[in-house]
Amino acid sequence: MKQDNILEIFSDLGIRATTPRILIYEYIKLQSDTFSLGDIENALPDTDKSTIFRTLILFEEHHLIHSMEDGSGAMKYCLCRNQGECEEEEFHCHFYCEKCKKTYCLDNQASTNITLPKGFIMNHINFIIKGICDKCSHKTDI
Amino acid sequence: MKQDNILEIFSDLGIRATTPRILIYEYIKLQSDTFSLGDIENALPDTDKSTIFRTLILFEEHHLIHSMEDGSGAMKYCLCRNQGECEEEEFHCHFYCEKCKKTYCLDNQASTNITLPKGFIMNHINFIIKGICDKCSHKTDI
DNA sequence: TTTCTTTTGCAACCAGGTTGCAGAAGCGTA
DNA sequence: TACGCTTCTGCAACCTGGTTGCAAAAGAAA
Repeated sequence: MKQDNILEIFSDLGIRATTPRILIYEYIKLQSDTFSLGDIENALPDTDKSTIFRTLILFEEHHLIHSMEDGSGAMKYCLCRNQGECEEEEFHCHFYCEKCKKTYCLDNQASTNITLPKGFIMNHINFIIKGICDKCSHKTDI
Repeated sequence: MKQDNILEIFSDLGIRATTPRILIYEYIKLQSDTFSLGDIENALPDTDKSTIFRTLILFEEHHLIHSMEDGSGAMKYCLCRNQGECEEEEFHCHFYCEKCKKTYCLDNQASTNITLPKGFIMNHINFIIKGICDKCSHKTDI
């Protein structure tokens, strides 16, 4: 897999290639960091919110994207690097900048050793570090 | 400090001891795990939502409680063990049970080694592990 | 082209959070 | 106890993000 052709990716996963889905996937592919439903709404004003909402659910079910909560109030998403082959949820660590409100993916930046109490079963991890990002910390104006 | 008397705690912090605040703090003190604004609303039907909201902000500003997002859609809170003396946000790890929707505080259960990229400044950590809690994992009915 | 299934867009709704404001409550002083 | 000022509360209204029902549109198969 790992192909760049949107139509191939969709057909491999058995997803119908409709206009909104293609537009949304094209948008997603351009994002280097995370994005929200609202971001897509702004980028694609002719596509309905509920369509975007259902498309994001579809993409996540097919492991094309991951979702996470960063505490901004809006669910954030990011492209899965393993296009549809990511069975196990990756250990995703994210950084939320409290100044520019951007959420970055930090892969392999945090090593964590978790010992859960007896009887607790781990399914997913939602790990958000909050602070100021490099771009914002370099600015002199507070 | 570390007193149990609500009036003393409030006066030490310079917080006016009003009826809603006392009721809310009494409720909070009884909780062994986390709670939401909605939980307090249900427990105190005669107290207005906005009053609870503003009281929670007040309590958090005075470090009586901590807040965290567990992805349930509602902000969760828990009592600070150091009653008003917790300047630095503790490293709080929480466990969200996807079955009973309860969020547990897991103190000292996870050791984390974080190496942030250059220029990134950490202020807070929001670390949620999702899965099934001990009570729910022991139940035979799925 | 016809028929059936899937998807979309609209509208409406919901929950949680948030705000403005008038009246109530608290508190110091007389 | 009454007065006057400040703070707090309750109500109502609003906002944002998420979610759903449903009729119309689009896609796929025959």
